[in-house]
Amino acid sequence: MSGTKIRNMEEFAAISGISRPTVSKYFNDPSSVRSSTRARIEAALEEHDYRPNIFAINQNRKLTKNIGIVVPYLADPFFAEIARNLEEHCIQVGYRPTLYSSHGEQKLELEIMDSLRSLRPAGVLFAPLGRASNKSEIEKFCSDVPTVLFDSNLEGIGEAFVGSDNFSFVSQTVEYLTRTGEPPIFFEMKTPANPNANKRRIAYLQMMERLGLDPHVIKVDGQGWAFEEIGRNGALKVLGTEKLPTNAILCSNDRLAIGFLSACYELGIKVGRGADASLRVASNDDHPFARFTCPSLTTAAHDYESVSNRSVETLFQLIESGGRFKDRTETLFQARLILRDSA
Amino acid sequence: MSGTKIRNMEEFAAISGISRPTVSKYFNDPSSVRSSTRARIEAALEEHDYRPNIFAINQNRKLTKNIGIVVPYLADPFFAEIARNLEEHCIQVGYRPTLYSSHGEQKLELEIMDSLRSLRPAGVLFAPLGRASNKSEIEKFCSDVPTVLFDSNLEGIGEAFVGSDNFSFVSQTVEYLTRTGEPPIFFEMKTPANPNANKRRIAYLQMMERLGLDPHVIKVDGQGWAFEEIGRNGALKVLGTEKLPTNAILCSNDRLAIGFLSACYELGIKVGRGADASLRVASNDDHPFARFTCPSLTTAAHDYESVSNRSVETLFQLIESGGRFKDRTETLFQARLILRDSA
DNA sequence: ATATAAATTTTACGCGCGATAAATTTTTAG
DNA sequence: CTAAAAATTTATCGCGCGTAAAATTTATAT
Repeated sequence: MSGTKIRNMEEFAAISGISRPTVSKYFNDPSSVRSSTRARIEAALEEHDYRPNIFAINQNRKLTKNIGIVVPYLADPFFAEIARNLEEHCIQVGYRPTLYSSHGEQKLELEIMDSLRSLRPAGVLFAPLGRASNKSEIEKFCSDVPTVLFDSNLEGIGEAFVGSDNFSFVSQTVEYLTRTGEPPIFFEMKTPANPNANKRRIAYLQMMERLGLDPHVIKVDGQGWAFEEIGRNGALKVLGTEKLPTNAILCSNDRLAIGFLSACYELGIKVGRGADASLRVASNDDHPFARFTCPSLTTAAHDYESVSNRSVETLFQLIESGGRFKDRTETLFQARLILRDSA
Repeated sequence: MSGTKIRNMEEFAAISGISRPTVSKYFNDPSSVRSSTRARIEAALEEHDYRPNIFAINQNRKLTKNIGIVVPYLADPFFAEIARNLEEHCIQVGYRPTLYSSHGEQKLELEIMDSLRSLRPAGVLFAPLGRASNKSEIEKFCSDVPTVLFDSNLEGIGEAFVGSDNFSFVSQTVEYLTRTGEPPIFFEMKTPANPNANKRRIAYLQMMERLGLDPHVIKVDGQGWAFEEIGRNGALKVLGTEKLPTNAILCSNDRLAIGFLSACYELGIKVGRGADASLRVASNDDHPFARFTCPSLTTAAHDYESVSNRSVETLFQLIESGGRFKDRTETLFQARLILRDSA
């Protein structure tokens, strides 16, 4: 790079010997200019490293290159990993993602939508809180900004939904537990934060009926997103008082299971498949920490590579379609059973 | 809100009956206009919900209201919590934070700095990767953008550093372990990602010398930010082969400890303070998951309320000082020992 | 070589707001 | 009640770029 600092596109155009509008075209799409001029611009670029002012660009472009990514709870490593994945994809195709976390609070989710509106994003990848979401506000938002929902579906809202097939999670875990031992009891929060939880309970009930077995659902108290704490307290209460009808527990999700296992350990209840174990515990999600629980957690894994890939693909199709789809599509990916030591 | 959509400040000014420059002043600082005109503007604001175009603002303002927040690894809930805290503070005082994660990779950390430059932020709160950072590039960045480093110190870089006093972590855990039983062995990564790890090892050696005890440091293989995995594999190897000189382990950080405890469980090694336990394990950080390990983890907690508060305060002082401090300050907060079941 | 299409340049304007200076009005102090 | 101070209005410029229409050059085909 040479010494002279370039202030704007005008100056850069002068140096490269190309007119400013053509340089502007180049930055919006390098392949839209003749290869000879492209070469001249890129030569000048190596000499003087100039970058167009992002604010001026966004002010004038009809459609920005901004993408919003919203997750419900970033302190959950599962969402952090997905968000990272989504960010990467967006950057690769030349967009500027911005990451937001609702942190379990409706107020924050609303504020985020407010922020996003003023960013005039080309599109938004949105994993809503679920039960705590202000659905009519999200619906309004989606009618203003091209949005693909992921992870957590809000019926009819957004141009598309990409997530995991909750039935495939529960059917595999229930089938496995039943086949290899006693049928499971379903362990969940009384008022789950997330619609996936409801679908998983329904799937459990269906599976048990299909297998001709009596379902048992344990619902524990607790609100919010501190699932581990809720699972732990619930387990301490249940395991201390009730006599369980079978020796297998299926937690609605891994974070509850992490709490459940910590309670088992504290109560001296041996969990696992061995003969010395008195309880088997399985779960759903394959949380990043599921390999480090004691014992390691048998769980059904999200195909979150596919979920995030498809979410981004869908969003870019949406953007190219002008922000609207004719029909709202729902894409669900199958879970994969991961056998570890807890069941 | 009424029906008419407002396109720009001109239109809004006309409706509110105030001149545009005064409206502009209001949005930059509501207290800078007479209370009677403020009331008129706010009345109009309730009728027509207008918001100034963020891009036009940032293009023209000498100093934007953007704040960059950079953490090394967002999939670590510890950083997610801190980031949330920082974001909240920034928003409260009218700034617009944007969150970035380097995800353990130098390449990403560099790209983030690149993005941040074009955002022309008023200031940046930066927790660098540490060993994997390109220090000279970070130094360049800090000379362009007012930056406060936090969590992980790079000597002499940035206008200030706010973090935790590593000595106070280790001194408390070492003192406690020694007082209540055998002195600890220090367990860490061979090539730690973070400078805090080195300071903690040094603190351990100092404390042991001060107490007149023989230090023992176990360094396990592994690179990157998958600390749990590294701790687990290291523990499996060490516990399987070596005869430990004492029955107490002090892990450099909680994520290593999480892996260590999972290895202990798998090997059937009982961890805790009871007479039936053969090993005590303590650690540093008070990770959000430390309460759910088996057994729950005795650890020294960051005062991360204070760290995040002070980081933000320092940054705003820096911004008000025009982006430069006369002297670079380092602020360290003391740890607090949290006694749980593992030691 | 000529006609035609494609790419580029020129010219001109607009985006929405911050900033500033001078003129005017309103408020405050004496 | 008057002078000074403070706030507002008016007027105008500039920020850095996108975009569109018209004029011109260059490439492609006949």
